[in-house]
Amino acid sequence: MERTSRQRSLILEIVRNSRNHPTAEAVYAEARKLMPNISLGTVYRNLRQLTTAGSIRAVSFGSEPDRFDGMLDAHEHFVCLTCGTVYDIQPTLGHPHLPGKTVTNYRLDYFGSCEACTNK
Amino acid sequence: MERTSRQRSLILEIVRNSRNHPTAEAVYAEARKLMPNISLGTVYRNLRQLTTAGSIRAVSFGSEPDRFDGMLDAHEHFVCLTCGTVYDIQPTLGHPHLPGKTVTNYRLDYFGSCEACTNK
DNA sequence: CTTATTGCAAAGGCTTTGCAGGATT
DNA sequence: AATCCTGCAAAGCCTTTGCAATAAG
Repeated sequence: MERTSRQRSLILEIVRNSRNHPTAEAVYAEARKLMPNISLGTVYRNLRQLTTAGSIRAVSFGSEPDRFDGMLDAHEHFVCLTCGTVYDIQPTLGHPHLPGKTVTNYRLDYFGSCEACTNK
Repeated sequence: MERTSRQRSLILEIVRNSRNHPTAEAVYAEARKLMPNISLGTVYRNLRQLTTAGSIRAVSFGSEPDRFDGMLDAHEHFVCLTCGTVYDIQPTLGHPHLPGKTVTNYRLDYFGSCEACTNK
């Protein structure tokens, strides 16, 4: 089964404490500050493993590199098209129903301009 | 400026007539039936060009290869997690408002099981 | 004629993987 | 002791790009 490792714990902590929805590369950069020998492959392996295990979530917007999210409660995203920040949003949609289909979950992303960028 | 070419018109037609939200590879396979010498690079170039021009749209689910969509009216998607089919859905969400943010558009994907797959 | 577009192949970005050594239970 | 995990480097997948030749306006 699964074993814990210093690397895996560190990666999990980084994703959890991050509000940036970081990419693998960003997690790697952060991890190297505390563990300079950690390899990029290990970061990818663990992000994948943690995602499969359900400890974090993978989100991707358009065709940019995958981002990771330590926030597990149901939530939506708002992407500012000016500064690129991804904000977590409280669920605005109830439990969805579609005729003839069984909906188990959904994903809702809003796009636009955030407060800071609008006031410029 | 832009010039039309037999390749570009064919690619546009394929995406428009397709209900599968095809990948570049799928468009390429289809295009080769009518134009056996067309190259994959040309398919990618034109899909990108048509997307930028607003003639088609790029959609991507998770980290699979990009898919393309010739349906330009506002709509949402339902992805069947069993058979992988992507269905177009009439908009269920009105014009969204979020406090402090300017929302210009949104993307809503439902996930679950389609009618055919549920009845198995 | 001018220059956007093509086919081809090579290169690029992001991610996964094989391996031998090291770490965890 | 058994085996999961790591670092490293090579490979993989999807996509883009440089080039000389071709085709569109």
